[in-house]
Amino acid sequence: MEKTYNPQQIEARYRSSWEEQNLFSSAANSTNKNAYCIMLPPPNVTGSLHMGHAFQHTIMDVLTRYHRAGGEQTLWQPGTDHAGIATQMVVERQLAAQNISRDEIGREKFLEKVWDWKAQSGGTITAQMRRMGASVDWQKERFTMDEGLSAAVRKAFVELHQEGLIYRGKRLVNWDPVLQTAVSDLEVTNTEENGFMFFVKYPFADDDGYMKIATTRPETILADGALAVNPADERYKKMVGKWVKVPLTDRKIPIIADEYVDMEFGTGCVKITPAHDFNDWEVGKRHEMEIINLFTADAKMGKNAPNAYQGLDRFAARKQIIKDLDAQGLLIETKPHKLTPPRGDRSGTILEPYLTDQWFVKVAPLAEPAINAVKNGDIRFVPENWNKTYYNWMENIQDWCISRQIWWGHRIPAWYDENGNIFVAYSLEDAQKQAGAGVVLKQDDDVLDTWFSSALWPFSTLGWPEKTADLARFYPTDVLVTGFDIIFFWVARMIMFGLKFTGEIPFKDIYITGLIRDGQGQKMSKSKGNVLDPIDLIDGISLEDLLIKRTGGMMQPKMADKIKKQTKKEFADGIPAFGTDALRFTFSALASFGRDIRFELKRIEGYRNFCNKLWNASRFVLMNIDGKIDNNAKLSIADEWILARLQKAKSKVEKHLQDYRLDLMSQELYEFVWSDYCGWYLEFSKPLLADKASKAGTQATLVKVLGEMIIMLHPIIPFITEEIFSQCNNILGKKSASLMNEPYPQVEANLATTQSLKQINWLQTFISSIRKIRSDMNIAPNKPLNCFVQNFNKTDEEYLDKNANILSSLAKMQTIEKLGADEQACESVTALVGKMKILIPLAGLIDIEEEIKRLKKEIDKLKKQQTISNAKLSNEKFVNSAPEAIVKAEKQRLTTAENAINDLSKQLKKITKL
RNA sequence: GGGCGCUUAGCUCAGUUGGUAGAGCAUCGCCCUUACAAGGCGAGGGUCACAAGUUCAAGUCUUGUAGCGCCCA
Repeated sequence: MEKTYNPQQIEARYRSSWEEQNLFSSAANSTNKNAYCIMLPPPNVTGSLHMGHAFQHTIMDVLTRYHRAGGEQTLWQPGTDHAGIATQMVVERQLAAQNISRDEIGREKFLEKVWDWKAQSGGTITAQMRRMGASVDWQKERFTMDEGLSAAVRKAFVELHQEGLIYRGKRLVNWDPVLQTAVSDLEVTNTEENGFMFFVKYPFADDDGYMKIATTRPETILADGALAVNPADERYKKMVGKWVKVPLTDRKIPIIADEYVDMEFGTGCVKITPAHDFNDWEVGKRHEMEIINLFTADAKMGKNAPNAYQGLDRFAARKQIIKDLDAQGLLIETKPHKLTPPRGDRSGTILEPYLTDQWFVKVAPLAEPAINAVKNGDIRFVPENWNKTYYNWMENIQDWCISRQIWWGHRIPAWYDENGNIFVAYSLEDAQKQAGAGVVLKQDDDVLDTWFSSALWPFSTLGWPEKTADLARFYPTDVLVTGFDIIFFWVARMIMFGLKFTGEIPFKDIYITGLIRDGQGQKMSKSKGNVLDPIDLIDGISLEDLLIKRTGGMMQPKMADKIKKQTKKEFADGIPAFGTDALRFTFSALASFGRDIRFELKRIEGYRNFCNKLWNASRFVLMNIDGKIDNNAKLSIADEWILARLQKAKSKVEKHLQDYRLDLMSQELYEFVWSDYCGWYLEFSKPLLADKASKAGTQATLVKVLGEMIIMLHPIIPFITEEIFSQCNNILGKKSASLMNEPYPQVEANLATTQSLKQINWLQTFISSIRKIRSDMNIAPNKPLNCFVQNFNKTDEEYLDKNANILSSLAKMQTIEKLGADEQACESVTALVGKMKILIPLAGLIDIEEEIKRLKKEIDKLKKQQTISNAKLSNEKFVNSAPEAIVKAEKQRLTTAENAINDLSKQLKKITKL
């Protein structure tokens, strides 16, 4: 083995070979009674893997590999979705660069272009997943627009329609004037922005005077249906029923009273514009107002606007209208005002409430069983609190607008005849049957929301609506691993559709992960220029390339400058290559239940070092095995101890995995490997290997523990463990082609003993106190020392005799001589192991002042402990009401402290006299 | 306005059913000791945001306050 761990070489070796050997196949372990299944949340087919994906994929892979190693038939189902709007936008932009619009080339040609784009860029995510070592069953890869999944979509649509759960209606929807499609409520973002509040006069129609209203959208004045005041508002009681002139038009509208109006807001009198505001729409319906739709689909003033404004963009129209109001003396004042305009999460433009024909899912009847599934515990959120968020949304759920006025997606399976009759069917043939022969049918132009097909993902990928073997075996799936940002978009809808169409829950657990942020706690985003590409952490990247990557295609050069500065500061030397395993270990170690997870380079560096540690430990083992391993060799106390410690590690890892606490799992393994195995056991093993009596047992133990360790680590760091396995194959006595075929180690109760613990503890205390003395006294760590022991009991004596070689090796003790209780020691430095005193003769090498200081400090510490314990034990209530074990432990602590104070004080007195 | 979180060492975070506050990184010493300097040994560092309550005992449970964040309307 090489001296330093080299991830590049190792990973290259297994990346393709695992897949070629079909090791990720879900066909394996088919006779096991358990099947385990995770559905990969399908990423955008033309997208690329970001840190959040890499994080969640790591978690899913750890779970998958663990269960596979446990012998279960395991399917991690991969695939991608077609991301309707996002993908269409990309292709449209490409065409726009050539001055072509999609309308020019037509639907069919355009879709060809999108498929081309998918073919061209669609492999990015899957290639990145392969680099991450994701052990998905690639043979089962699916795409939401595959024929099978499309059939599932049609089936779902038709069935819901037949039951009246899908309907078509003319309603106000969130309209994106840039993309020119409706979007669902969830695709709207609301953030506070600076704007203005305009105060406008509406003159009375047949009276002097006017009403003063406040509005943030003066351009919609032209479509006002009424002015409204609160019925309880004394100021306006007399005005209700009067009529006012709508500024800039010839129209007159009434003043009405409606509870909806907030007396405190603005002037307490608001304009009602039913076609352009969701609240006003409701008010308008209550009062049977005229509904005037001002805008065209791209939010320009349309034919219902006065001639002067027609054709103006909504923002230009606003400016003009303010100007005109002002000119007519109708604009009273303009005040700065904070408002939250609804923006489309894709286009970023301000959305318009817009009156159109759309398809909706009637959600309430589907939501009820979905709520119950969580309430009755069939489905469990992890961490649990997320169920509140889920209930909160589900209990106030609105109908879901599922039609999109775009071309890329599942076309709505509805046909219209010339009279506008609707025929919903699986195919044109079916529709024709319904309509009757000879009737000319035209299919709905719209496509479905991408989430509609994603909501079917857990079962459509397994073959639904066919009754397939996979569906029977793997559904319901075991756990869904995803972020909280798509609980509403996706998770809730999968539960609703799963229950509806399969009669079963789609998954038992929902593990909601935190969100990966940058080192400053900022959300990673392209526009902020703080994104990290997981692949760059694996392969490394120079500062120059990183700068190009982060600022490439930037619209605003100013932003680019800022990003460059920031990047140069944070990654002055670029990013070194850490390798996949280090990245995966980092993700796993970060997977606590917090909402936000900060990703720092220091962290991945630490885990890269961990890999190196593991690598070198294996090297050590390899170097110290010469012949055959004797599995029946006599074990030393150190062997027993590490084996016992291993059992504890195994059971902890198992528990943490069950709880989805990958952070604790990682920490346990990190500690076990670094501290217990490398820090202590390998050091113990050195003298033990040199001794014929203990050599064989030590070799067997070194190998056994290493072998189990790498299996346990394999789900997190598959590459390095596989490589160690292959290098150690001989000494491990294994014939398997891959570590993946090795059975996961079970806790061996007979090894989980505690007898060794006391002795090893004793040794560790001995060694640590000598090391501390060396450090405090400035004695070189490798300078051999002689010492005396005094006050020892039978056990101490036994331990001393048995472990002379270990003490010599780890504490560099040359001689240890026993001193009778009454014998006078020469001037020495003292340490205590229990009651036994270790004395290291000063013999000129030790500074007496230093030793006095050291003893005083030690005594001080103990005295503090003594005070605390005394206070507790003299409290009658404590002694009476605390559990016996606690009181006993406290007494023990006190005795130990008092003894030590006693001993050390004596020593201090003695030394001070010198 | 409603809901959900967060506040623990310089930084990033763990902290089980209440029982002496932990880790990594950073810092400071000393060591290139034959697995590993991507390392070893040792050390320092905390009024657990604040206040009150329950309890023999509170980082942990209850209530309130402050600051920060997210989601929904």
